[in-house]
Amino acid sequence: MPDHDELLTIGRFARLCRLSVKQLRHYDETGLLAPARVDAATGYRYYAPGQARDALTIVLLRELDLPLAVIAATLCAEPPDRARLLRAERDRVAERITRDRARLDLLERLADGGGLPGYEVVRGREPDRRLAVVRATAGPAELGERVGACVGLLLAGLAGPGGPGDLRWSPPLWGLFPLDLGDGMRIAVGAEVETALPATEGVGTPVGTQAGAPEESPEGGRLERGLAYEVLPGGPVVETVHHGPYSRLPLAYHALLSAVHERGLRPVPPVREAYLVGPGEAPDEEWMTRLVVRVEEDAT
Amino acid sequence: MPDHDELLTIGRFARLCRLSVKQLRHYDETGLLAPARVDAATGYRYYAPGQARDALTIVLLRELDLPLAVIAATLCAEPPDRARLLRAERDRVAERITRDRARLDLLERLADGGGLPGYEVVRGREPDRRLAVVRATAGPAELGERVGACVGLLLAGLAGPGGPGDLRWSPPLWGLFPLDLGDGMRIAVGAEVETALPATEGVGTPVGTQAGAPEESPEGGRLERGLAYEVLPGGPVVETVHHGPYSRLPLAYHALLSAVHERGLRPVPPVREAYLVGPGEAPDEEWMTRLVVRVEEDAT
DNA sequence: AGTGGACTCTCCCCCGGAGGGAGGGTCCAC
DNA sequence: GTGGACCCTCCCTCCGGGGGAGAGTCCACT
Repeated sequence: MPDHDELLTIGRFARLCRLSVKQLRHYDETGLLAPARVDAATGYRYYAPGQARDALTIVLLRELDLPLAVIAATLCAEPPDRARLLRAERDRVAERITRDRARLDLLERLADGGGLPGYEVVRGREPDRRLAVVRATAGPAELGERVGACVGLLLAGLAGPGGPGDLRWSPPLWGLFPLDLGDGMRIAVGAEVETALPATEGVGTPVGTQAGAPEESPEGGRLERGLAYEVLPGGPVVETVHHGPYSRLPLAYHALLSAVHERGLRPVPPVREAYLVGPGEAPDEEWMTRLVVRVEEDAT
Repeated sequence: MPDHDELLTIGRFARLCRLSVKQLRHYDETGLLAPARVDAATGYRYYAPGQARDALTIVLLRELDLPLAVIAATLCAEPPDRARLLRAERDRVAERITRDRARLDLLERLADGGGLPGYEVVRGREPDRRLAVVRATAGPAELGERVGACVGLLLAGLAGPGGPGDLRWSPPLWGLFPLDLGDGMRIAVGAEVETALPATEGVGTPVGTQAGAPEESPEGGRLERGLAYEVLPGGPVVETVHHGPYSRLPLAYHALLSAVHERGLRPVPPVREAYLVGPGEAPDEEWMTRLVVRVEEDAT
């Protein structure tokens, strides 16, 4: 019989399992894979050949980029829980692929263009706009999905029984975003409402008044719940038009905000996107998006 | 005129550029973006509005997941160098997408199957095999590409003027991989040669003798350069057949090596893959790959 | 002129998943 | 009994930050 119960030193076990000695020690320290026996006197770790199965599973799951903590949970979880964990990881990888594809597109442009493509950035003045607004919060990963949900709710709300049947809304759709898109992003999508609303409809908190300190805004208990009617204040703005898929929007924002700062202007959140030509209307290379950022009134 | 030369505190500048104070301090420490002025007495950092342009570029490039070091290089590089840097990053992202797609596929299987799919693992005995071999080294990312290059060189070599015109080679193609696929991977692809070679052709270094200690093998100065004629030694083996695309091969390796270890056997590098049905012959779900690992002779 | 609150400073520890190396102990075959 | 391979612990490094402690600063309002 082959030596089934012979214990292996860490080096030999590492070679068998395609792991490094450092990794095995690390897995021991973190409780992921403890040696079968540890010599109390010398501290030497000895592994049983049967442990290779767990070690190989760890190798497999690490190749799939699972965090060690998740691997640990997976190893000792029952099948239904295990499947749930694996699905969560699958979703994480799928999200990263989505983001990487957008990155790839942008990098392609930057590398081939040799620099930032030119955007014509112009100053202008926006009127106050009455908007029907649906709000949501989203991290960078779920942004697209959440915006889509908002648009759906918005159109349903405008058309449905709770909606103001006597209002007409006219394209384009607007998207409102806080300036600090980095984290804890809050998004709102609004369709411009052409008709004036009766004052009793409630004008809500004008979005503009939250602009200076959006962090303290009354955190929208209405997340994706229903419509609110708000007035988006007008004033001096800087704007540009982006042509192409949304994955390249960061380039446009870079150009727009660079221009704002270079002219010594102070942007006022939220940033506004107007979807002039969007999904379903044309191939994505022909989409057009107007980006508008309001700036503080020039004191001069 | 707007206040062009008014200096901004770190907090205000951070909000303008969608960065955190922590990040700005970090960028200062690493020399990526130093404040326009640092008060010598208090240590307060003050930024000029004009620095927002660089800061925004950093934000943009960080969204594209570029390492800070690369961003630093990009900021001060000339356009041609910049394009080169960006293309390298693009390739990196493209590689990650490729790997993530394979991961996604595997995770899908694992999650849906609720566990590892079953592989029939059998013991057997392989004869010595004469192979014409092309070698290459590759990291995990370039593996597929390098193997493809090897196959191309191999077929060209067998058919071309330098090749042994009087030799016939028969499918399937073999791939030889060291057991420790972790890093600094060396790979070899070989076609089995049917006819006996005249001794003067040179039998080269038999792969088998390198197996025990592949690290010290004469590091193949012939990387992707030309053919070598080698004898892959036979002996007792454990093998299984994998059905489907190569992205799911890790599952098969996991099953195969688990079985090897559970039976108390010692694998002997290299691991061998025989491509029974491969790309170009059928849709990838119908590919078949035989995985063979030689084990030490049973001393019993 | 004082005061309170917002802002900023440095310093240290934390994350994950390791790798590198120093300095010293252990095992085993020859 | 000895050399060399192997193993131990401990600490530092990477990347791109986040969190918090404790102390100092700035500014607007009284």
